[in-house]
Amino acid sequence: MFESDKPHIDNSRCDRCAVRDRTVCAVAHLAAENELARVSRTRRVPAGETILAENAEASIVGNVLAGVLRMTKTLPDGREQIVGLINPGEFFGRPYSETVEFAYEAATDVELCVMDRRSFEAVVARNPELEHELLLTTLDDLAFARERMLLLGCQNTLERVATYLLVMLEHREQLFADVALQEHKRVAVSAITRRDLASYLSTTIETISRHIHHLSRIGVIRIIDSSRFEVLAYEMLLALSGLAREDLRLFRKAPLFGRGPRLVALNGIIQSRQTPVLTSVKTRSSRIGHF
Amino acid sequence: MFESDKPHIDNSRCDRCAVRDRTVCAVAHLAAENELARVSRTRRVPAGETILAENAEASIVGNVLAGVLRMTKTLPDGREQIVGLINPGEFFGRPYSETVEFAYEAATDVELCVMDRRSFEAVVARNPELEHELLLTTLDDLAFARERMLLLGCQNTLERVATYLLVMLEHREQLFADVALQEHKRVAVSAITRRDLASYLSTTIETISRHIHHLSRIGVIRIIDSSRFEVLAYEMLLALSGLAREDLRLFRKAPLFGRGPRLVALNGIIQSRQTPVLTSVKTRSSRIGHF
DNA sequence: CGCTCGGTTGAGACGGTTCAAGACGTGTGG
DNA sequence: CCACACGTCTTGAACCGTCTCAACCGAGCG
Repeated sequence: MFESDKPHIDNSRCDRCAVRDRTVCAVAHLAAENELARVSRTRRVPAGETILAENAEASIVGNVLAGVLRMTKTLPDGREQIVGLINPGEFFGRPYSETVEFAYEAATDVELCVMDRRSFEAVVARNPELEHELLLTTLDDLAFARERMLLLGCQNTLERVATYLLVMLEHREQLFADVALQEHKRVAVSAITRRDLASYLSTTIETISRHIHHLSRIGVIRIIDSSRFEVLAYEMLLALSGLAREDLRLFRKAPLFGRGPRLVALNGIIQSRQTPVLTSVKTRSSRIGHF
Repeated sequence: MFESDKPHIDNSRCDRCAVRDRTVCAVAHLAAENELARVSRTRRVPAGETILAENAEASIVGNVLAGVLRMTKTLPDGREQIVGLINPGEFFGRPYSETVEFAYEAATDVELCVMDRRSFEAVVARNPELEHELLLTTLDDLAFARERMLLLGCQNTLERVATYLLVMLEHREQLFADVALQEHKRVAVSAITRRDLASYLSTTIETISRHIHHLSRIGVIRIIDSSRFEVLAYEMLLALSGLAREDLRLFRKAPLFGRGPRLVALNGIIQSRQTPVLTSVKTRSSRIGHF
């Protein structure tokens, strides 16, 4: 469907890809990379739009190039839970199933690399290294999902907020891992709306607001604006999260960075190329394209 | 390590395996099956014992032959969450990682088919059909884990109890899918202790007790004993769970039965061979072997 | 200017936990 | 065989965290 639509045998597009080294493409041999390029196309989607509806046909899969996707599940009476966020470089969609179990929606304006699901599966079938990479990614996602069960099941709302700040901070720290080492401020940045954050942490915007201001009042963080927070007392924040230090390891490798080792090869480029992602929160309401 | 310990090139053991057709072994070609048999051995573990401790070396992987494993994660202050239950025919352990993120413990007396992790990975690397099967299983597990996030994040405690009963009922219904079709009573059986159930649903044994008795009082279920419940009003129970009917589909394919199609080939044998599993709850306190 | 929208703050209500006591069944030892 | 102890489950009452509802605030915008 998408193949015939617009072939796009355009490898230069992949050469310019900001997240190429963090997606499944990173391990693709030359032939596989060409095959993937042939079946993929980029697509911009404004915040709020649905990419795949709950229980709809699993027509496409792909990678997030910029922005954040949310995976949601809704109960018949309207209660909604965000069961996952998908950051740049991460894979989205449901391979090997006719339907998707969850809705995939743009939480911010996003740029996607989209492929027809069956075409993608065909490429994977011909390239074992892709299948292996997909397996590794899925196993990491599974561990991450289970860690989130602990968050939803055991941690109180203050601990959840503290955990979220720690994870957002971790993202930033990794981003500036070698450049300006230890020089910059420790700032946690949230790319999603408060409403989405409430759903993600399974609480309300009011409760989040109260806890954020409580953390500010006791001097653990400084509120820069409603989506950026300077962490003044890291150890205190960690204690308030209720987690063990090593539990953060799980969060570290998941969103925004693919799995560990690959990141090293990226330093330097990551800053300039990441810029649009980091600023996307500011341009969130402006429409950047059409579905 | 395990290989040299006791070679066990014993395919007759696999021929006698009650869950062979529901594990990863089901798709193994002859050569792969022999390789798996060579690196595996069966092991009995009494209820309560730890198979792999949290953050310990991921030394082994395997399949559950009988009984139930629980995966748990514990916060520094002692709060514990059961992030998953592993039923007969299901895979356990953490391939492609040096450590396990969660503890694996015997929730009931269990019988396991155990393999050295690295040996297993080596067999998988030589047999693409195994890797593909592992990927499909992991993707299903991931969808199931996310469905559980909805349960922990959105459903109240009554809805969680109702959902659990529906899932347990679903197990039984599938078990007797063709034999005695529609003849038997609709009975939901819980194999785990109330304490584990409370942790799994992230509530307390008191709350579960209250809800179970409430459901009994309003005539939705009949309490046979503390672990068996006859479902008298299925539609009512479904309504009380807050879920859409199609959400149960996700639970259907997960625990106890592997993925759909394979089950068909099992009918008939499943009853006699499953017996020890179903009665294991009664012999729970008796030790059936040594670690 | 007044609208909407996102966020903040307060007061009250409610669901679920906690604590404590009692009931039940089961295995053990006198 | 009974008495006792123990673990599991049940039931009640008080307590607490979080949600709900509502009012308020400030920024951006037509």
